[in-house]
Amino acid sequence: MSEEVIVRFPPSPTGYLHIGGARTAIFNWLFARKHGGKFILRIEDTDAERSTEESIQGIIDGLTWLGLDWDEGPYFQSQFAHEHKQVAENLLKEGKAYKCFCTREELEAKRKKALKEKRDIKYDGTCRNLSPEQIEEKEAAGMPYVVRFKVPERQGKIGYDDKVLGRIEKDYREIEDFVIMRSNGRPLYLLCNVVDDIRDRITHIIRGQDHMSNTIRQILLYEALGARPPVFAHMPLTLDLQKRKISKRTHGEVVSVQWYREMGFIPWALVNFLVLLGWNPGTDQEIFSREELIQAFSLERINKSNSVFNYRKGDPKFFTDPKAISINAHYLRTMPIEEIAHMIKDDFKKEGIWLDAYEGEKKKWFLSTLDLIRSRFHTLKDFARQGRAYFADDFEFDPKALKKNVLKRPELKELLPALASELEAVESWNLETTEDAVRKFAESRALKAGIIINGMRTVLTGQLKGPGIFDVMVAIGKDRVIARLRNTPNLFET
RNA sequence: GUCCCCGUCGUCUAGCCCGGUCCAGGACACCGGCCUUUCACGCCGGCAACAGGGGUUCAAAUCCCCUCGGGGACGCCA
Repeated sequence: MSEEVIVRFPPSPTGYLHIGGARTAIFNWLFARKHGGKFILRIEDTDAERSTEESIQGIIDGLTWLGLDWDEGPYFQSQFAHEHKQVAENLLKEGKAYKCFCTREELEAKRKKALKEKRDIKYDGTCRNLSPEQIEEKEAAGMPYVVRFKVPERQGKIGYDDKVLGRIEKDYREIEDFVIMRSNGRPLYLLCNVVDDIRDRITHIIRGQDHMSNTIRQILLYEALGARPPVFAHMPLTLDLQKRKISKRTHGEVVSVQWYREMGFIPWALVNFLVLLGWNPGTDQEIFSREELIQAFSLERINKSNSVFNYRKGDPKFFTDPKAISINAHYLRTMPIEEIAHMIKDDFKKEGIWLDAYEGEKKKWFLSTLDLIRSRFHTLKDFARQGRAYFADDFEFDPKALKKNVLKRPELKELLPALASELEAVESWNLETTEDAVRKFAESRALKAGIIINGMRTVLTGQLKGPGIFDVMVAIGKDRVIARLRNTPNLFET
């Protein structure tokens, strides 16, 4: 028996990769990696009007950024259009499908009527039993038709064993004769998807529960095509706080993978957060390395119930789900600092504070400074923003900090420059000598050290909070500390 | 309306299959405290849930039934 596992991620390129799609990709990817199988990327661009080159690239970039690698593809569904059509025509020839001449208007009217009468709105089978003569007549008259799949007339139920949901069954009589080919001759998703999955020898289909009602119909297609259906696993959906399905359209950038990149997320942190939405390892572990996650993952531990993406629009404190931020912050302060350095390089360049020396003679200083400040940051962006004063002289002062620590203490105007002069005498600039000098200075002026220390923090970094002041002094360096302290009087201007 | 799925702290969830170890565990968030002349980290502590109702049982979050609630699908979209 073959243990081969082949899964796929089949996005339709009608928008950027969003976190729901990313989560589906993650689950498939993990399953493939866990079983040494293949992960195929297939772009389902059948709906030509809505597919764009831009979103194809966006999806590929998003997956790449997340670190999800695929073994085959990207394939493009549109390239197999001929095959899809051939299959539809074969089904027609074999009597497993039929031509339906009902017009959209007729169908729409019937649907409305059924809804009004509170009946099931499935297709009534008007064209299912047309005689060859009738068909010929309608065709001769140039009437357009769609091809419908002829659901077998069988008693009882058809079903499958869902890896997440368990046994799912449906009565044959409740399945309508669904359309598999449009009147313009282009086959529909339901068919294309099955044909592609058969060709790609897909063994497991892991997708959202919103596809559940397609599954039974697709199993019918597998059967009609003489293929064995794959194993299905329908994952729970991700909803918003109002319990609506999340979508790019209604939620905007907060659900786009690209946005997390722009906001300074560590890609793996996003993967780690997303995988916990609807899955858990059965232990208390929540932070996983790539290897650990692959090892721990299983379809059996996917939840049945939908999860809520805890995001409040306009929340001043959390720009996305607080747990996502917390996981990101965790990685930020625990990852090897070299990796952090690598990830913020481009951002530093963009902010104009990158120095090549950070990878050369100043590397040690650079890494230890990043390490010093990272514990209070939430995103990679914070290094270049809140941490700017460590890497550049043109940094901004937090107005609140300035007011509280500096402006309210006019004596600092004189004190800090005086301290600067004292510091000039410090020979070897380190934690002990700087602390010693500062404390002696405070003592000599009969001042509480806290006033000096808090004032210095703001004058040196522009911030209200930060690492211990002597660490800051060492990180920023003697010359710059003295210069910034001497600049204090200017802060009282304006 | 019809069909399908689901329902444990505010959120993510453990426990449910195989009833007692659960006056329900963890994480995030929130609130205290310790540490720190700041803040964060770290550590300690707190708040907070079995949707409701009936059964079955010595015993139910766990099994059965009903109700309610939420979601999905019902396209010549994917």
